[in-house]
Amino acid sequence: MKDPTSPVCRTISTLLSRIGDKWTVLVVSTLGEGPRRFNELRREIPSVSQRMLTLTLRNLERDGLVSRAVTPSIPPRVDYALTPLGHSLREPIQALSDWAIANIAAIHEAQHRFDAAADEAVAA
Amino acid sequence: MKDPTSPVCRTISTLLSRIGDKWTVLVVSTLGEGPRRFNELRREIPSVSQRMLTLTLRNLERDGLVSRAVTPSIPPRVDYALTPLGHSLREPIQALSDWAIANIAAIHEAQHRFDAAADEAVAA
DNA sequence: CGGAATCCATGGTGATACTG
DNA sequence: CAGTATCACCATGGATTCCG
Repeated sequence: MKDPTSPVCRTISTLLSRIGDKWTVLVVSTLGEGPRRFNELRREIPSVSQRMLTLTLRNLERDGLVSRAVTPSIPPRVDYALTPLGHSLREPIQALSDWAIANIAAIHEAQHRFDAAADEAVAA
Repeated sequence: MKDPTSPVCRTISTLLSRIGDKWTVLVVSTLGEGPRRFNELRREIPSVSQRMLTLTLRNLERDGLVSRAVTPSIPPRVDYALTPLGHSLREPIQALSDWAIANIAAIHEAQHRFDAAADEAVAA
């Protein structure tokens, strides 16, 4: 289980990388509220570039977490939504977010202590 | 809560980036079994470079998740261990790992479907 | 509207060599 | 043993432009 080359660990690692990237969680959490069109997502996540949103959605679609429905009208319309698999991911993500929120203060405090100690070391 | 510039979201995002990097989870999960010295960690995580292990441990220490105890003997000895905060992170991480393990098959299947569909599109 | 393609800057990462 | 320092590389991501 600790061998990083084992298939299980590689899969977990891949998943964590996907979770860890800047946009996946934002997209999943936004889509968690309901299906969205491409530019709706852009509006709700103003800091994401078009390129990164496209790539993020492609990856999520490839992993089977997000569905992509094209309506070939004019103008074209593309709806994204969470699949059941995507929805099921929201719980563990929520657990992680809850942990983060509960421990923001402790982490920031630790960081300040660490940085202060580092400065002190420089001064000495 | 969806504003990526809000302090809460930035903290979560930072945490997720830390979790998402290749080494943090491996280190935390290894240290979860008990304190380890620097080279013990290297041996248990063979794929990590010395540099990356150092950087990962520094970040974890700065965040207050890992403690670093130096024994200035000859040869020098440095012990790393999870702090209580670090231990508390193991639960949400475990939840995520459990999810990943439970859904490895579904994800791989989705990926193969996606790639097959992409190949088909190229062939057409 | 919903992309794809291209260019380019930045930084994360590894390999190597050196130090206390 | 436990690092630090330096370099070189390549993937990530932003900005811009073009297309169906």
